[in-house]
Amino acid sequence: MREPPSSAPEGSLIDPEVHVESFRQAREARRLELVEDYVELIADLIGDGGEARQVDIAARLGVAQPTVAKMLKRLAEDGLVQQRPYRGVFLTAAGEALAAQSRERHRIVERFLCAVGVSPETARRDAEGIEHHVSAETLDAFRRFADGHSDA
Amino acid sequence: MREPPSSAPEGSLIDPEVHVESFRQAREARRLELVEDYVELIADLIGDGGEARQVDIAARLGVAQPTVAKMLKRLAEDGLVQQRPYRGVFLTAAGEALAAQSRERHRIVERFLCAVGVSPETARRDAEGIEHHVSAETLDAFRRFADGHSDA
DNA sequence: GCATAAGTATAGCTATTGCTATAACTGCGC
DNA sequence: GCGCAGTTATAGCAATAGCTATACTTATGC
Ligand SMILES: [Mn+2]
Ligand SMILES: [Mn+2]
Ligand SMILES: [Mn+2]
Ligand SMILES: [Mn+2]
Repeated sequence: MREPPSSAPEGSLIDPEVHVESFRQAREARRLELVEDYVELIADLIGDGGEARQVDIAARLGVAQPTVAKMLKRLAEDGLVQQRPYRGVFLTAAGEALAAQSRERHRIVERFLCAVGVSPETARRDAEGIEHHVSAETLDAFRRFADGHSDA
Repeated sequence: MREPPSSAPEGSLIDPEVHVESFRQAREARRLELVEDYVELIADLIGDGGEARQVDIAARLGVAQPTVAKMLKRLAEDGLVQQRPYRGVFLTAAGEALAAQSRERHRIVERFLCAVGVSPETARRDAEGIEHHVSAETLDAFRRFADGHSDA
């Protein structure tokens, strides 16, 4: 930490200021993961059955219902959902927009993994985590690749 | 939640028991992210300068030094590192093993992203988050693809 | 219309991951 | 050998994300 950038050529380490950017980006993505998964799931549940209820969200996410209740409160505070007490939860315009974007990115990542030779089951599972860390540039590359490798 | 698997064909939703597996896997990966990043970084710092000091770890991760101190205590409890007070931190055999595995996976993911057309800078940044969600099967696919697309 | 089941809300707990402020220690320079 | 800069340790706080237990509300069957 006390030498100019070009004096220690021994290891595999890059410049600290550059290195830290990657970790910051990953932390920011991790911070948004849950929110993205929630609005995407809520949109899917509403599209599937007309309503998104806490118990169904909890069952799909694999968490307890009070955990969902608390998160929905936060999403409501953030203006992404609107909940009517003892009725379901609905997406605001902002929530719809984030859900659409998240769903599209999710779909592209999963399709790309399949295109590169991963089995559908593994692609489904890995995509659930990978999606949140895929930047716009990488998403473009994934889309191009998948498009070029579909038999349509 | 009260109907047999094949009765509501309207939406894009898969079986809840299948769906939940993806979310559980992503949560588990998220739980291990920090640990993997720490041991990998510690291994790199030791390889580069012979020692891993809290201030350097903190600077690379972009967090405060007490945050690193607390995490190192946890890693020591978990048997991954050994710290000597006011000296640096060192990896145990278990820590070395996890570091080697994490670094290799990280390297493959980054190389793969480049091979698929992502710029080196974006590949570096996205790989920092993506790596933790890549299963063994997907890693194999990435490795195969990158090997087939290197000009060596 | 009432009992009961299903769903939701709330309280209170824990663990994790971050922070700032400050104290304590080590190693060097002189 | 002492002082001081650098490093590490510790205390205390906050936000997030999970849990169980329990109370409350709604919907449904009869
Ligand atoms: Mn998703
Ligand atoms: Mn996801
Ligand atoms: Mn890594
Ligand atoms: Mn990482």
